[in-house]
Amino acid sequence: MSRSTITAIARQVGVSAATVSRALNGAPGVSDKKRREIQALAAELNYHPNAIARNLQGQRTNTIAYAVDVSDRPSTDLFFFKDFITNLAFHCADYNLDLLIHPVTSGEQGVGQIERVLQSGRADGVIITDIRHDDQRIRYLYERKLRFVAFGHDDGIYRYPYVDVNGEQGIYRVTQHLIDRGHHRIAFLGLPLAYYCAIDRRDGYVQALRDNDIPKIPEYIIVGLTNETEARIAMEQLLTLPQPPTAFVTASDMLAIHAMSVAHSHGLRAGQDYAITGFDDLPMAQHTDPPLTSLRQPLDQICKHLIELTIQQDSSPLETQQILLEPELIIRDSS
Amino acid sequence: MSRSTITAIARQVGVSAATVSRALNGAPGVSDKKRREIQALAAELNYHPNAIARNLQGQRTNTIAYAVDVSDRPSTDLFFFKDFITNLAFHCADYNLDLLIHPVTSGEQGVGQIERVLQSGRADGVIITDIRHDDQRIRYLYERKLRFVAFGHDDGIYRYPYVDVNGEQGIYRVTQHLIDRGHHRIAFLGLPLAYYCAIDRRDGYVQALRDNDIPKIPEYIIVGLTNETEARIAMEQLLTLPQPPTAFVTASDMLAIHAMSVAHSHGLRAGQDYAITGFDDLPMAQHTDPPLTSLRQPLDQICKHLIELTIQQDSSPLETQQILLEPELIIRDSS
DNA sequence: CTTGACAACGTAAACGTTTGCGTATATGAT
DNA sequence: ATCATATACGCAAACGTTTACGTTGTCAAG
Repeated sequence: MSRSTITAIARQVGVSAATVSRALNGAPGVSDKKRREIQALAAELNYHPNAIARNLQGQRTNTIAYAVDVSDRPSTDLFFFKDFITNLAFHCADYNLDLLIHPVTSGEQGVGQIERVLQSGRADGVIITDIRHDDQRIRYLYERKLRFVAFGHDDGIYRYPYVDVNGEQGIYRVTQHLIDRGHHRIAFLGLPLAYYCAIDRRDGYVQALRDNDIPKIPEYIIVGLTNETEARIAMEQLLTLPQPPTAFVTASDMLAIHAMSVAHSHGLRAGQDYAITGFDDLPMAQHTDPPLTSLRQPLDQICKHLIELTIQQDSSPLETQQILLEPELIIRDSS
Repeated sequence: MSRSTITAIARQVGVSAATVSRALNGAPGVSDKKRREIQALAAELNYHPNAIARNLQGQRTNTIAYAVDVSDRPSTDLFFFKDFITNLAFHCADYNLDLLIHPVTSGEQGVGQIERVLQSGRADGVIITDIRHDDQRIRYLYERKLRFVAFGHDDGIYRYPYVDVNGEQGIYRVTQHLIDRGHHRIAFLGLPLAYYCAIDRRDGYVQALRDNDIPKIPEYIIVGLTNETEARIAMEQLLTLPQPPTAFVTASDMLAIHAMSVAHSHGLRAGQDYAITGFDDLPMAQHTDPPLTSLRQPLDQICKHLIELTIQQDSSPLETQQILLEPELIIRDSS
């Protein structure tokens, strides 16, 4: 029951622990005969190297942490999360890394929690998401020179490694798509502007209107939507306008789904009576009625780059550590 | 930049490392004066105890692993997952534990991966879900006497600690509910019977029919549904039967949602033309059209118990380590 | 003045690895 | 036979803690 150690093997074979270590790690300096003997015994004893001892000696943990914000439990991108974590874990496996889910509460308190996981040497680096304006976490991690990678671009003040999806370009393209379909009266349903991605996406919408000489109507732009209730209220507002929009660009599939639900209760059918688009291309986007036009996040690429950047030495130039991916426009019947 | 250690503090204060350790951990045997002095310096140097060294010495890691099956990526309970992990992480925080997401592939290979995370001493115990019939993981963990807790009951052969939700009772109640509403022709859409929970849920359905003297019609029972396509085909089959069912009990909200989609394309409306129920009570169950009757998994309780059992000494009697929770029947407009 | 108890420390071992360095033996060239 | 070289190992330190045990000093009771 007691786990077999390298010293136990050494004693049985009649060599030193150092030799066993070398034999098992394929290091030179041990004869083939002894090496085979040691390997055989290790297999027989079901030996597994103690990762903790290894980490302590090697000064690295082969573990990366993902700081999950657990303060606002039902977050907007709730549905994006599972695929994200699974995918992250998947790519970790490729690099023989462990993924540590580190729950943090937002605010000053959460900063301390992120600090702890890194300073305590439990993880080599941390991934953070949902980057906010004037993000305390960024400031802290940056100043302490701790290794972190963000999912979401930097703020221009602090420069740091990140992976991001070009939400501005994406929303621009989908807005253009609606304009090409003949829509002029296009509304925008967005996330709280405290998040950078929310600003980007709104900007993409605004820019597309401008490039097509379509006047921007303030009533058509509603941002700051965090949950279902707010989304429904916003959609209700838009539909009861004297001149309601004929198309709706939303910043997430969830917003779109709630909006469609409200429209449905007004007797309106997407794809016929109005057009609507989402963002993320969640699996469920194919199952809405009608299927939802959306922008697909290249999740596999995102996670792969996040992991790679986290374990990478930060000696390489910063530009190569800032990765911007393009979302893919998936056109379905809702538009 | 280099992390401050306990010995560095000791040197500066002019005491031994042992005293610093005692002072910082609130252990007796150090004067108040020195204790304060040490604490002050520790704060100034931004000292954080090295978790790895602590683990090595203490022979425990304060980490529990969750073995995530990454082989069948788009699994059926995909949507249940995010809430599960977040909740797990949340309760880990309460106990000052870390959560290690350990990706494993299914089959013989995955068993080895679970073995590694435990034998390497990275985690004190492991949580496994999606228990299958004749599950290799169970057999392995059981025989090696490794600490694990399952989400899903045992098989009667091996006995082990678990947390489960009474799917049989739940489905029984929801089936009874449909019968009370006047339905006789009730179909069942189920998961692959390789999973225990799938068998339980089907049995609940069968038992409810039997107790109400409603004949069991083989064509009305379709199980083994893993993805959208299969769910849609199954529903299509049921609807084109000479005597189609008037009510549908499904083993998951996702199955119900796909089924509703198919019914909709047949011009049928849930709650009016037919009744349907789900399982899990996903957040999206409220947003379907009409809102879906479902059985709520007591997620908070589930995760809390899973964590507690995992860190608990296995000296306590097994009966207290086998926890069965009741799902809550949430009746909405779909039935 | 001795003895005992107790508080306040230091010493050292232990947790399981890895690795630089030293040493003995074997191998080859001269 | 001699010397250089390579090979195969052992020794010991190091990673940063915790903790059993030993040592010193203080103080009060005898």
